[in-house]
Amino acid sequence: MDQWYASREMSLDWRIIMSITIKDIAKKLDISYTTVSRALNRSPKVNSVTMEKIIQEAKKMGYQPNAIARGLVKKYTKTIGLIIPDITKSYFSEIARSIEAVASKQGYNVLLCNTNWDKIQEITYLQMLQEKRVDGIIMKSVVDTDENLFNNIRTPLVLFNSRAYNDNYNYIETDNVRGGFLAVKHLIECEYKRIGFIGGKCNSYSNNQRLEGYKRALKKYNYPVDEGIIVNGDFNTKSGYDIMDRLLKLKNPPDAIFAGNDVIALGALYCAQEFGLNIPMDFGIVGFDNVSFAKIPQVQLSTIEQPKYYMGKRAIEMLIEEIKGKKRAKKIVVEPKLIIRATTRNRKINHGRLVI
Amino acid sequence: MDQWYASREMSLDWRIIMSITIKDIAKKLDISYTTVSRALNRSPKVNSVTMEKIIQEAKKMGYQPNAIARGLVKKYTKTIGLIIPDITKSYFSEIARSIEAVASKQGYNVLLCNTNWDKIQEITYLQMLQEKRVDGIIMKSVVDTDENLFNNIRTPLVLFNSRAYNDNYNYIETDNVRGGFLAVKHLIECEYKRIGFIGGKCNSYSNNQRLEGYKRALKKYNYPVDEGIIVNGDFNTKSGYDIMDRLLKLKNPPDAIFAGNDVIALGALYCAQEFGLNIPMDFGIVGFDNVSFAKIPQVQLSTIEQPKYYMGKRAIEMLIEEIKGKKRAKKIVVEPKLIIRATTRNRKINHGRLVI
DNA sequence: CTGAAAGCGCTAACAG
DNA sequence: CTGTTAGCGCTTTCAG
Repeated sequence: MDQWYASREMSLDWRIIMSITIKDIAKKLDISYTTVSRALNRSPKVNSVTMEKIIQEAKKMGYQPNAIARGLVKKYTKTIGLIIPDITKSYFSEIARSIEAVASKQGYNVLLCNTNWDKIQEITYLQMLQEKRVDGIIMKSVVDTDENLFNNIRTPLVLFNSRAYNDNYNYIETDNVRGGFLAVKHLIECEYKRIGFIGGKCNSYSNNQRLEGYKRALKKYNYPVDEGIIVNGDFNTKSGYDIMDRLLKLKNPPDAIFAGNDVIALGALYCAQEFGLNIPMDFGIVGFDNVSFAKIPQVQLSTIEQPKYYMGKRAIEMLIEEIKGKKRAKKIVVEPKLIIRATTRNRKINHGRLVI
Repeated sequence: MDQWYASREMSLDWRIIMSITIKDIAKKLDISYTTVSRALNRSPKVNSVTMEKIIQEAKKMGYQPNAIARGLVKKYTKTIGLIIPDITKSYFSEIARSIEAVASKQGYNVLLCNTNWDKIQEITYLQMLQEKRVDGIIMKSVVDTDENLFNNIRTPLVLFNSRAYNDNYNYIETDNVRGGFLAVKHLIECEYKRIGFIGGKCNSYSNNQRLEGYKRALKKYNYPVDEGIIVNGDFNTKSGYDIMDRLLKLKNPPDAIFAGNDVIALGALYCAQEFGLNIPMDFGIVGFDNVSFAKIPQVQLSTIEQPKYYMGKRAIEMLIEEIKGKKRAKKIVVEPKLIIRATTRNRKINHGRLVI
């Protein structure tokens, strides 16, 4: 021990460069480093006078506790991993912000992992996160099937809006069927007569759930379900534009559409505008997600909002709960909400009222 | 030692729950755990047959190296911290994506810290990151002055677009003066005759740099600088809208404006549209940043692009360089780029060509 | 209330 | 090529 202290003092510069440890401050105060550790952790068992002295000295010396060392013994890192496809999309960044906010409030940091929709990346990240011993993982998986790509996860996990779960994991998702239903119900209440659906990929789980909601609403209100105006494509604006173009050229075109998401809706909206249609009088559009651009004055898209802030909050809360208690397999389904803006009737355009 | 192994076998369940270590696999194979460590690190000094055997056994037992333990001895964590004000803004999320992409390619993970424009949060994060012993930090500071809030950072650091640096730290920023100059030069070339400026906060460094660029361009092309059509407000759409409204009601209103950023430009654009002005024929607008909504078909805003992907990439490269080599205080100024869309003349609207 | 000692899981000399 | 030993910086029994 003494030998150790000696070596420690060989170089003073060294002390400036490397961070100082509890042993350094113990030496300085000539007490055991155990006591220093206890004082710094505000243990009630240590004399309040020495505690104060230690804390002051630590501050003076610029001591910064080493969370790595602590983690090694306490077996936690106070960090969680967040795996998402694309932080650039407002849908994910809003959830990420919410997760990060409540996580940090609880003393957790979040490791951001952007898979870029790549399955291999996702697996790589899962591996890295576990090696780094994160206390838990929240992820939106790229895989949208029942494949079990991650059976060997030993870490608390919550999946969101991912089909790729089995009952061992927590998950949270919005009720997409309900969302589709609300969208179409609104369109019907606005008295549109022929409502089409422009979807994204036909093998997307959430897309199909939304379509299911669409059909249920039509049936409920005795509208016919016409497969001729239900068409899937891709989750992008171009696809929305192209499909809309096709639909509007039909002999019997729709007078409203429900789009699989806002990005698609944006393309459809633009196409309708180019056709010279008066939105919302001639034609109604509702999207899904309520992404950031949906509210800008030039767009003002009516849409179905996923409560992203709430979802992120609940996801991290679930996770922390599991980290602490080790109870698994909770499921949360959250309610989507209709947001009426300027692309559906019954609502004047939002002149001058800017909300961005 | 043997005693230790014995305790290890007391419970088999335990092994399933806790992660297995190199000692476990050493015991299983009846060799020293040092050799296991070496084999797992592909040390050339270990016999290739035993190496293979060890690797197989490790895989079979589902061994996952403990990065925490390794970090404690190797003194690095292979993680970096990213401190930004708001991940929800496309400007930051795009930079974040780029940083994360190249970081992960180099074996680093990134801890996301969202300050929400709060100075206190920023300091708290700086502290947490250092306690977690990140290998380096990239940050966009909230503080936009010369205050030295972080003189006690012992970690490699690169600041981006932050005024709050001193010469001890790396930083990277876009040339805002140049950007402002390019914007106004373009407006002049489009033959607008009276060009105003709608800025954000008047104490913002980047805002003032952009204004400076604006003035330089006017002077260079012999346009008068009229303080009556230079007005600062706030960095939001509402402010852009309101100021534009005021400007258009002037007896001698501008016929074009350069906005301090895209969000402001968006409000100004909307206002001009409500005034019934034909954009871009009657009135020209150019923004700054090229955020995500600038390119949507309903907006198509001409703007000055900050090369966000490039900036993120360079930032993380600089950081890793410093982590490895310990050379400090590099400065990078990157060139902004004019993006011509539909809010300035000399360009037909992008009918049918969607790029989102 | 305080200290000595063990050990978290791993790497790194230093001997063989 | 392989094993022994000594830590990384901290927390945690277990004795005083």
